[in-house]
Amino acid sequence: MGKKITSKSEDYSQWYNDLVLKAGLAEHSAVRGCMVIKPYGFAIWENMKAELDRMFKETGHSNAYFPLFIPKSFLSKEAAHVEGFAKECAVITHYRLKKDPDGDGVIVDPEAKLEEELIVRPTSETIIWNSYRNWIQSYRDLPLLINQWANVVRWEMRTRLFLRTAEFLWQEGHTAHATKEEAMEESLKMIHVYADFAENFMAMPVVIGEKTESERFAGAEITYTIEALMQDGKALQSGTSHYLGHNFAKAFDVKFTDENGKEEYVYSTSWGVSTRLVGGLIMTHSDDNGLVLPPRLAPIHVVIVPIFKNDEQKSAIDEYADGIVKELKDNGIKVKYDDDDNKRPGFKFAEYEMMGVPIRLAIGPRDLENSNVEVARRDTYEKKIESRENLAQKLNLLLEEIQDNLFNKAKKYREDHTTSVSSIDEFKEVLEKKGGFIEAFWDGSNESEEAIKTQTKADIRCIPLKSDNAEGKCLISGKSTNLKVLFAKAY
RNA sequence: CGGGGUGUAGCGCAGCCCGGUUAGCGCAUCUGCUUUGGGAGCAGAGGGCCGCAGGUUCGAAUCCUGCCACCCCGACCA
Repeated sequence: MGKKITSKSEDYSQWYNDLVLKAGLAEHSAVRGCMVIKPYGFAIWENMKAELDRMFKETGHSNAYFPLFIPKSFLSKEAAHVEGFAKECAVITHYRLKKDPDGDGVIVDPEAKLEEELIVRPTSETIIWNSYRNWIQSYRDLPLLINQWANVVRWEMRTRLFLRTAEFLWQEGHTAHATKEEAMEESLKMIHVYADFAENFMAMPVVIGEKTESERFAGAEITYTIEALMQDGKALQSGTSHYLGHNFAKAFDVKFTDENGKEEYVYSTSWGVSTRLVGGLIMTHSDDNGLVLPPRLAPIHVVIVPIFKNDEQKSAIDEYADGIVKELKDNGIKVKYDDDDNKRPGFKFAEYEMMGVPIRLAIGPRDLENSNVEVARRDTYEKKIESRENLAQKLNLLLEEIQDNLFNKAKKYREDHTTSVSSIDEFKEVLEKKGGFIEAFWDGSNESEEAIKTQTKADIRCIPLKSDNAEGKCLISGKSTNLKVLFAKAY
């Protein structure tokens, strides 16, 4: 592991890249736009996944798996949907290679052309709804609440590790309901599940809101979003949930017979979060010394570093540490004892700071003598000597405190970087000097939205669900409106 | 996909402009000894298709052409 990463203040993008690489989260692969998620980064994703999966099941959903490939014709069944994804689809045209007759390599066998091309899924609505047609006949089959964990491909022009890669991992929920009310409730419920996860596990405060028409998912009637503010003042769309109305039911002819024997189209929703969340996690808490992880998602909660001068001391510390490791494990703390003699303590301190381990214990001869340990927090760098008594209990409390502190710090940052403005000049000034979220009134028109976007490069992140319904004047048109929306530059 | 930059040992770089012995340096690695409370010291050793493919030349890391990848800035997106 290298020594230093670029400082945030010097170059935020570079800081982010350095951090992802140096902390061993991910690296670039041989394939353009695709990343290799390394074990430490994947462990964080697995922790996210485990918790989200639990939350989905608690809200009545089951997992299933649908194919990676989608017949081209499926994608074109829903007009808005095709248009939205057409520009970034990978297409399979052939199914066989053969030896290059003119060389050593292989070439695509021109004889093995597919009759109908297959699309690598950018999202799975179409292939799933094609199955749902057969699954749903009666109101007794509803609601149908399915989630899938999968990879998807969106051929992006410009990629960034975790934040935007050509292939990414995500979950996509796809539900079918008998009534509009129920489907709308489901889409709202799931955006709240995401918000709950973001705030309570990632310690990343989010604003729940609705997307404007122009920012809506291709094929949705309503798109809800959770928006988080990163440390550089830019917003990150971190999860979305869509009310799809009848759009996919009609496109795939999915009808059910209701209690009265009448045939009706079903109402649907879809919702997803991706490995982008890992990027959000990094950019919410980390600093110039590396990653800072909230305990609830950290692969390692506590690392123990022994400090010794000779074998005799080492074995005494080993014994002392073994007792601590056992006690912590028994109390649900994920602990690592790093007794690697090739690295000196200072090196390890820096290394685990880079990796964002929330708590570090150092144990040396002095601690042994007094039955103490040195406890260092990653989030505040605070160090203190604690007695060995009830250590697991103390550390569990400390982990909770760190979790809370990270959330509160991030929330304060967001509050400090959310500014209300009443004129376009003020808007531009705030955006340039301070960044962050900007609250302002909007008349609801496409033109005004566009105008602000072209003038400022910031766009409407969402119309927050929590609103005071106050009246004000649109920044652009000056018309009276009660739409107070959140603007920001976005990732 | 447009503009700019980069690619030489696992990592970070020098060398390239002005072609010419055996391609260097720092970190990391290996061996040994000494060390260990914030990124250790000394001694020795190993490690290179100079991004890939063509071309020019007696001779290419160096010059020319094409390609690939990555980074930054734009347009598009979760």
